[in-house]
Amino acid sequence: MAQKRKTDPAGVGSASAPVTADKVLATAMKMIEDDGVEAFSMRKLAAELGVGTPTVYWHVGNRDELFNKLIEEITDQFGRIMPEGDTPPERIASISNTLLREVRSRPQLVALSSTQGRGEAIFTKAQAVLAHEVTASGLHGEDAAFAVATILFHLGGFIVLEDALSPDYRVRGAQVWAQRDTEIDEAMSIRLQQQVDLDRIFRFTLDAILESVLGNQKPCDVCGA
Amino acid sequence: MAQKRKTDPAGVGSASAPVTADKVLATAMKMIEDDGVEAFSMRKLAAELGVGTPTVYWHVGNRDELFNKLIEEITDQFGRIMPEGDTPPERIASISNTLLREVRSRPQLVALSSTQGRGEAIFTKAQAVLAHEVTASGLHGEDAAFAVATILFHLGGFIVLEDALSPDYRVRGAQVWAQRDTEIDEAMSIRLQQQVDLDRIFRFTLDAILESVLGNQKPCDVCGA
DNA sequence: ACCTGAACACCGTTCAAGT
DNA sequence: ACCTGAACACCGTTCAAGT
Repeated sequence: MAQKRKTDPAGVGSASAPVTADKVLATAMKMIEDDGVEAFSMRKLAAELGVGTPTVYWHVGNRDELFNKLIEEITDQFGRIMPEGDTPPERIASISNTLLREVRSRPQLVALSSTQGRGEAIFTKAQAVLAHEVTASGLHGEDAAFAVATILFHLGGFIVLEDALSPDYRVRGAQVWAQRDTEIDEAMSIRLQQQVDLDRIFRFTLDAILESVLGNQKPCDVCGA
Repeated sequence: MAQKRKTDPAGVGSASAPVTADKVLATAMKMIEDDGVEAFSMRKLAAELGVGTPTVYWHVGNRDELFNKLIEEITDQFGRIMPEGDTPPERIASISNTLLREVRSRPQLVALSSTQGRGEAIFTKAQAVLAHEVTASGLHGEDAAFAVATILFHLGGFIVLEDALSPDYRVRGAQVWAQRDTEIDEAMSIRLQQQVDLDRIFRFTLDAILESVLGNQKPCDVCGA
């Protein structure tokens, strides 16, 4: 964004910069991190690199290919997830929370994979670790696979929706509150129109899934069994 | 798409078509239904209507305003949801399933509200009905509001993620299956690489939420309480 | 009040041509 | 192998001008 000079865009003092595919990807990534996906264009990228537009195409292909490469790069950069906790539910929750944190620290990934129709890119990295942990909890075969898929979908759905929410909704809560006729108490109505505690919803749903999917690993509340 | 003639684009036999705001919205909606949001452009819309591009702007404002109007129009068209079933969980599940079906029958809405950053538009129509039903189940105040938000987020997250998934993932399942070292049984691995049963995941998670949120309305499995 | 031609400032992508 | 100028076929948006 800042520099427009044609020569030496990297700040390297040497001769005319040798543009590589990696350089192109890195620059594109930085531009998207700074100004978002919508502001990005192939022409701006070329300008930032100090080369003609066709050069970009020569190195990384077209827009779609470039974006897909970026998605892979980001998911690869995700750390090896180390589950913490003693019980399987704790360890699985730990995986989910870690990935949620990592994805949130790279908001571009969500926007990127949404525009590319590759929403599953968000949770691919958690799959293997999760599968391992689910197996350790005593599930096998189809049951285990279903448990993994359910947890991943909760994670992915939450992330994508959170990204898609309007800023208005995030700070103001549910605005459209039709049908005054139905008997809803005041406290509830007020709460609904306030800011939503996204993290609490995430953890609560995850707990509900885990309790349901891992069977009765927890004692029954009523009978104390 | 088909007709390109400048006069009488509506097929009405009378004089030069009187373009109204409603007419513009309807035509835009049809174009998006037929060819998707990505293929849509203000210029194509004008051409389809048989008018100059500025005319479209005069009637419905710019692209963003047009899209937001379309989102509101679609959500308004959602039928009044009539919950079915005898118990609160059944009735709440009925609401969720109905809305999921209605949203799926209008895939443009999801794409539209995603591009506009208005993801909550997907579930706004279900809010009131859901709040009523949750209240009927015995929850009040903050608890009830939290339950509503949790159910809505599950619904919205699922829909947005489903829309964002790559066709590849939908038919082939989890491709990237790293870390062969971890002990995962064969049956599980095979299952994970097959097509995911989205609807089953949706229902299962919803049930888990309901069970957790509505308290012990169901007998305990172990002790039979 | 409603509509137009023409322009401005952008896009993604390709192609022949250069070194 | 790497890079360019120039073009093609698009965009969204606006503005002065018409009726």
